[in-house]
Amino acid sequence: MKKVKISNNVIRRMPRYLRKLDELRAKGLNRVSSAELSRELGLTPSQIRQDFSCFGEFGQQGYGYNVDSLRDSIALVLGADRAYKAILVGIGNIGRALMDNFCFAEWGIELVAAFDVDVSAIGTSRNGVPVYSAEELYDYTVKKQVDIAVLAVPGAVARDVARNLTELGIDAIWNFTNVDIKEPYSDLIVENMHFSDSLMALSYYITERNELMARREAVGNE
Amino acid sequence: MKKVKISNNVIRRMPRYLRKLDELRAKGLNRVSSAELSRELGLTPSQIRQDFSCFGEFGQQGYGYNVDSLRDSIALVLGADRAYKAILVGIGNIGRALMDNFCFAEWGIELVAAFDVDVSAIGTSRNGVPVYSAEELYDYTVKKQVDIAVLAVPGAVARDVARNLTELGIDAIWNFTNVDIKEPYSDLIVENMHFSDSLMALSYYITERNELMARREAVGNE
DNA sequence: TAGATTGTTAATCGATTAACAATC
DNA sequence: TAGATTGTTAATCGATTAACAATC
Repeated sequence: MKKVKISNNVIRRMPRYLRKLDELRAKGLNRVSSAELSRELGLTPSQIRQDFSCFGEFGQQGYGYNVDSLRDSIALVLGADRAYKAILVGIGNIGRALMDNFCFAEWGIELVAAFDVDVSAIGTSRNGVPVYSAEELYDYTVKKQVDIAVLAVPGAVARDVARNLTELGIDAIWNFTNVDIKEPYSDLIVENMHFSDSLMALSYYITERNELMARREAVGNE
Repeated sequence: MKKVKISNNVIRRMPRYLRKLDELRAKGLNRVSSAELSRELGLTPSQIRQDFSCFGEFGQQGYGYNVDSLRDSIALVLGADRAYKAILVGIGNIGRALMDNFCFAEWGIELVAAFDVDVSAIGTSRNGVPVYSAEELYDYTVKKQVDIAVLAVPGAVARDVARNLTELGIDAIWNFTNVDIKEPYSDLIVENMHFSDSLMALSYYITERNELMARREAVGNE
């Protein structure tokens, strides 16, 4: 049964399912049960079945799921067939890393152009993607009906660029800057790749673990 | 009152508070209330006060929070004073982007070395960080008591490297590969930077929004 | 003092887990 | 058919929000 509003948590698990199914497929498996998936992913079988059931009935009682067709169903749920158009704004180190190594097409996204202020890069192309002047950014966005802006500019200008793109009607921003840009654009879709946030969480968990171990030791020596 | 076990959601919001407070501090503000923060961050004042109260009493009734001291308290919670030692494994495009542009020190982490199989890079140094041969990786990890491995190797070898590092007693992995490495090491701390997962979520939200708008239009034309 | 805002307790809301009938 | 496993409903658990006494 299709749910009306699907929770964030569910959405964030879907790409993990997709990757795991790709892996199982590559191994030549063609059948998998929620119990097997649960072991691989560290989730409960219940949760996995609940998650899938948000989008349809992909399995078969007594059998489980067909790896191939479940994989394709999830890919469709995630919009892999939509061919959303993306542009890259800023080709510093992280922008170039994305252009050179990240396969947008594999995930159904079309990276159509990149923009930068660096005159030496303008007019060139990288991995088949042309690099244009930042001055052309807004014209291009409107004319080509860009869906997604991959934001990889310096933090200092991130909000300005984001505001302009939003006012031009862009749907979503994949945000690689260190700055939160969601507020106050409640309609804009923002996905953050906040490196430092992730590292800070990591740091917290190490500290928590160390303190837990220290406390255990203290109790042991009582 | 210090809680025993702090939920994941709370931890993930702490770095956002930290960044916002840095921003407010840079603007010269020295006082902020939970209501003001809630407007800036798109959260409820209740939630913000609840989050802070997991770690202590940082505010003052009738006044709010001192920006500086709240910022520092949160930095401590996140372990910014611990100087955890990190190594970078793999200096491909993403690895180099991290070495050149990501300021580990700003977040209290010490990047002490990088490792790669590329002979032309071995022996050089980048941004003050020496690059060693992959053959020295495991010896170094043990000898220097490395806390964190930043994993930026090809997906194909990710699990092997992660397993070896884990068995050598590393605490945490900051995972930039496309592969899940948490299972079956239940003790290992893993923070994932799964680019494709984030992009897939983005793609889903665009599709959801488009479908919602299409449905609205259909109703409007009934 | 009066106004403001915290920290915390209680109420609500939502997500996860357990259980089981349906059925392949 | 018997065994296995789904999809879904109900029960539990946890997180968010609301409310308010404490107090600066």
